[in-house]
Amino acid sequence: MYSAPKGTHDLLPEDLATWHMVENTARSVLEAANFHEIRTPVFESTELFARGVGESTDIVNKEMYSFEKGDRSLTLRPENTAGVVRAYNQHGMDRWPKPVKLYYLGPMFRYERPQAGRQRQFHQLGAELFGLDTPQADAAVILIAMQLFQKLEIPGLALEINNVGCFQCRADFREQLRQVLAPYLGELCGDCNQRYHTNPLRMLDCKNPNCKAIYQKPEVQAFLSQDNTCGECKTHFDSLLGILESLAIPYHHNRMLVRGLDYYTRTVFEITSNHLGAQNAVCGGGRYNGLVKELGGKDTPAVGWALGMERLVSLVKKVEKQAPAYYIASDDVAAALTLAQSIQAAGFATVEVDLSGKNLGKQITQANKLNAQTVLVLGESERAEGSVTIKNMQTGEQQTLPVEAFLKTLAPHSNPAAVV
RNA sequence: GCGAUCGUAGCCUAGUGGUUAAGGCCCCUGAUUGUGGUUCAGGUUAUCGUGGGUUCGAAUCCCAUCGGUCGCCCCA
Repeated sequence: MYSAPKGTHDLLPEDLATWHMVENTARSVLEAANFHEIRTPVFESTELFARGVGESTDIVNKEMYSFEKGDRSLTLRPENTAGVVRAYNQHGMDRWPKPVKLYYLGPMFRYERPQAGRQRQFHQLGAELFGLDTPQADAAVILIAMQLFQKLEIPGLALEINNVGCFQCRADFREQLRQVLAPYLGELCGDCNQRYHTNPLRMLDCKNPNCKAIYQKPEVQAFLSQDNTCGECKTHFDSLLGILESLAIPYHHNRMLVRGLDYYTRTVFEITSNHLGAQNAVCGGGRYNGLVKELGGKDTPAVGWALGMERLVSLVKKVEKQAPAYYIASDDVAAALTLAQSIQAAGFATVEVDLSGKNLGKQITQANKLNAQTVLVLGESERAEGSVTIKNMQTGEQQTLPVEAFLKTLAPHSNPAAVV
């Protein structure tokens, strides 16, 4: 007997009822804002992620599922922004009317130790907006995520937001930060000493209590609180905060927030839930003005987010699997199948045909197990007179009507094109 | 990669060194060949995660390993 690989899960019909509701809600919210879906391959060249996500990131360093085929190295996508940017460049989307607004939904793969809210195969829904460098664009993108969460009635959410600056001022800031933290290197943990050289911004996010205490020291905090980004970045961020306020979106400016992907510039944000486990971010994103160019395209600003479907679905009220509207019980399976076709042509309804040929009592028992709302009895006498007996399973009441009359009671097809 | 914790049928649980591993749910059959839910009778499903060790004897004790869950790291 086999079981699904570590860190992967089967999604069963009872799970997918909720997933479908979440997916449909997400599509409607995104498409209402004129975002359009894009589907990119599940694997891309390894180099795309190395360059796109960043050589110094954990994702690239230890979490990628990579494999060799022929003389090329391929990788199962650990995230989808790099793939979408690759497609943006490949298909000349810089010539599309701006902004270009895309969303995606699909499985991602990261080789990590599974825990609550973390799997090796998981699903992300993401939205990306290309071609605008304005704080309004940042706000619009954040607003959409908020609207989605609101529609899904997700409780206990908080928006954490920060400004990590542009490539120019971030380099300056890094240097200054190194100077501020240099005296404490001896007391800081090994990871932080490592990060001091590779990516000092990430030090601030360290969970080690010792390190945390050091970063809370007045000298360090004083440096951090003065907003060390350049004038343009600062203006951009202040303006964004103002827009969020006017949109009545509550936020927490968390100066320690740094994202683990290298491509972010200026705005980064995370939406967390207090109903999740240790992995409490439902949604993360930010601005990535350098990525399109980095991956070989025209210099194009962009902003976006990705949310974890498993985490999101776990926060949503469960949706029950749909029960059939009609259950056809008959000793003549061919006649039952014909009636089912007539029902589906006349109106949209789920129909289950009993294929067993067992006696009527067994067939109704089966209908009851499946929670069918209505049983249609098509027995010898009904067939003889071209009628059907309609039994309401809730009340037990039943009546016999001519088949034609019964079909007229059905709601007409909402989509006539779907009628075969 | 590190740490904690748990593995008995599809699911839940009993059994804590001594026959053939017990019960509930689910599923199947019958009571019941034109009317369900209740009830009753019966049935299928477990090399007790796997491998090794201790013992006259192991689901039970020990070691290893695999898997689940949770946490660290990091992220959605």
